[in-house]
Amino acid sequence: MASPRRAAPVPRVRLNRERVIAAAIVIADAGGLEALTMRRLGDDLNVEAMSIYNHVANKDDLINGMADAIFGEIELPSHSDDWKSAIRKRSISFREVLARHPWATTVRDSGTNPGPATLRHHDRVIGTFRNGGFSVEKTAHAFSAVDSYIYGFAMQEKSLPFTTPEETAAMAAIMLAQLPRGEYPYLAELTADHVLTPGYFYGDEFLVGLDLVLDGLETMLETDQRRGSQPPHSRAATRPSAHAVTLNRRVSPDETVHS
Amino acid sequence: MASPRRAAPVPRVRLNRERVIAAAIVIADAGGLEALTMRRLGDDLNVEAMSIYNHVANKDDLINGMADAIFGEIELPSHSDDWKSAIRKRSISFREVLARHPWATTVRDSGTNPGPATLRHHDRVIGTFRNGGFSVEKTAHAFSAVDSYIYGFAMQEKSLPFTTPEETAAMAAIMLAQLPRGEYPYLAELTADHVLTPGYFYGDEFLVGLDLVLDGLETMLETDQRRGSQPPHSRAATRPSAHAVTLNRRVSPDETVHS
DNA sequence: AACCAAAAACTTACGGTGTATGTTTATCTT
DNA sequence: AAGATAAACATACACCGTAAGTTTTTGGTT
Repeated sequence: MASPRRAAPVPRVRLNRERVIAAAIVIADAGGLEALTMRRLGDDLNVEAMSIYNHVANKDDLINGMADAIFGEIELPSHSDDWKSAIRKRSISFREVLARHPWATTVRDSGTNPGPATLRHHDRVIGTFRNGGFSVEKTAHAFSAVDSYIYGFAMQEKSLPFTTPEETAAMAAIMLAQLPRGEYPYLAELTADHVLTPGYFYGDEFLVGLDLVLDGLETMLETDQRRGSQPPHSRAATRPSAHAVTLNRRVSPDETVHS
Repeated sequence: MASPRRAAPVPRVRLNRERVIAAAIVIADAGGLEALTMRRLGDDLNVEAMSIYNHVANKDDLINGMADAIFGEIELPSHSDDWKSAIRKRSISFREVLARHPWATTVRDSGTNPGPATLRHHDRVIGTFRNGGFSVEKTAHAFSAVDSYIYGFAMQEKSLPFTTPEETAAMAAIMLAQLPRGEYPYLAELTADHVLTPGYFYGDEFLVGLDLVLDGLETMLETDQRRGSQPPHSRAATRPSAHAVTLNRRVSPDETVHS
């Protein structure tokens, strides 16, 4: 268009890792990880499949990048809140993110080589517990308990064959009708008297279980503070203020509090 | 061999659904679901890949069958225990089963069309809560909280790049060394002062979180029994003894207690 | 403005996947 | 012993990730 002597320049829109990952997430959100193929991704980016490999080492690397991008979407625990409400907010955000990207629950590799967003997120969560008065060991307990619950809930929510309350009622009615008569009475009761109740929505369970866990952690913390009953091999200080990491060089935990 | 006039009879060992599913589980246990291909499964069964389709509708059906077989391995909650120890035992068993078959955590379809072992298991768990004094609604809370935790824990455990304490220490040391210096101080602290502690084993976290959830449920139950503060849309009786399911025909929950 | 290396696109090709379809063989009933 | 049925085998297809080779575009230097 601009140059009349040559054929149309056809301004090829250039690819980069971010655009690739973003497009891949759109595909996976819509059709799950199994819908994400390099050829399909190439189509969406107006590019041949192989061109993607200029920006991504392989499909695993791509999925890893997607997982890290997802972690970047989670609201970090706020420094101005107490540990409980900070963790509560980020947990709610975490669950929303996992509900938005259901495929993310099945990505295994986030533990093997986590990306920067993942590392930052974990560091902040751990820091929130430490600054809230948790010992290193109790921080590990808390971190494990909370995140196990969130991941598991997201997985269960994802595996349900319905989303909206209307779908739920319709699906539950069908499943109830298909249930062998009298063989699973408690399951039938729960379905009939709870799931089929107007306004039932499985997602509402999330906060119930989350608060169960958080209250339990609070109790654990208070017990710890009243009497200093630390298990034997915990060498860490309870308060992190002046604590130093046993690294090559000594590092104050507060060093990167302002990200 | 036996008949000299005809060629060797070659007694083809016949296939059936159980043998197919069992062999598939062996493959998936060893190499994950991605190692499970129809051709590989056929090899293991001394059969062509396509012959498997005489016993299984398609690969999804196969995986579904595998998942149901896994549920059959979980120890059912005992009727002779109180709800808390019954659920505790079956939860520990559940986790062991998921650790033995890590691929099972990612099987989505178990919610969509559950097999008989899955249904029986769920019915028993729900029944245990109901007989323990949980209302229908609180049973839903308890079921969701406990299983979310178990699933999530199994997923986290699976995604760790190490299994044994030795592997853990070695891996943690490497990851710690690779961590950008000072950028993730809390993560580094947790790794150095907890994960690298002799005898650390992530699996030990399971009971901590499980008891946190179970204690929380007990508190929830006691609160409920002291004052009858039921949320508005719960129509179920708190005690299930003489309760009947709102089905076409009335069914006593005790009807199938002896499986 | 002309050149040229480097980056990023495209093209082709290969082995592996699930499974539709058609054929052959084994087994069961009579 | 024979015919029917079930379950095996064989072939083929479309799609997958990606290795290897080729062409085009881009950006920096003259």
